[in-house]
Amino acid sequence: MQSPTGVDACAVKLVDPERVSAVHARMPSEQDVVDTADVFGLLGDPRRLKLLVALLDGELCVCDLAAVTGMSESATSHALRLLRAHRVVSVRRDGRMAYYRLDDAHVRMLVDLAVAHTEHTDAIHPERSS
Amino acid sequence: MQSPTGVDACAVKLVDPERVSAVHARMPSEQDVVDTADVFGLLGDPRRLKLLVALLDGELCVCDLAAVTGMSESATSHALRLLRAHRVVSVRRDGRMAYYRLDDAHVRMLVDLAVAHTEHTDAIHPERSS
DNA sequence: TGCACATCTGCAGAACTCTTCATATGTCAC
DNA sequence: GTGACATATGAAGAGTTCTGCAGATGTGCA
Repeated sequence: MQSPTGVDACAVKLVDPERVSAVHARMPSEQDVVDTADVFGLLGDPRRLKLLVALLDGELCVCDLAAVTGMSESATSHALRLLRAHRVVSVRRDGRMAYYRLDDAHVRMLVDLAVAHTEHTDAIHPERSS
Repeated sequence: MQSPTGVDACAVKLVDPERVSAVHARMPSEQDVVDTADVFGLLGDPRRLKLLVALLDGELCVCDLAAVTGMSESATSHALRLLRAHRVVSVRRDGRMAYYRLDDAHVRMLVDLAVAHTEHTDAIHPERSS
């Protein structure tokens, strides 16, 4: 037997306990982490991301969004519903048309940054991105 | 029969054809969208996000990362493997220890922004974020 | 050499997400 | 009112992802 407390070794003998508690203190609450991951998760689907990129310039109707992104109208509507549920986009109805707009400043910034980064990366590695 | 081309009506009669083609022209390539969504997808899991937040300040070993995030060491290792495969983190080995660091400037920026936004949101709505 | 340890990997069940089809709702034109 | 249309919704199947367990790898120490 080496150390009496050796059972849960790694939980007790941390390599750098000070850093661990400092980092732990800086860590956002569980709820905040989950909410943030949620937002990133919404951007983590190519089709939703395309929709959001399309909406960067202003509002578009479902029909046009489907055309721009190459998605079926049903798939477009489903995706928009999810985005709407998370308050990322908002709708304006005019007769039987529904015009969607990007309505979350933080998400807009993230999408903008991502597009800019893509273009920048392409400029450096034209044959391959990321 | 109404219109001879009425079959794929919505693909033909767009509401705002000019905007549609302008937005379509601005849209990044399919590959770029998929790559970008991939990165967001990595950030879309609370556990991976926690790991990345923990790594903002500098390198940590698997053991300490597990302690900070409250994950099992196995789960930590699995998550780090994914992040490693996408070049988001890199490893430095020292004997039997493995020290991970956040090695992607773009991801670092995204995580930084997200944490800052979380804190900002908390300041406005202390009882509820997002 | 042999044991302890930190980390890594393969696997399998559970859980979740996406996509499509079929149908529903509400609006407009006649 | 009727029919065409834009959008929304429900449900099911396919596919993917997550999680924990069990065992593998490689290092250090006696």
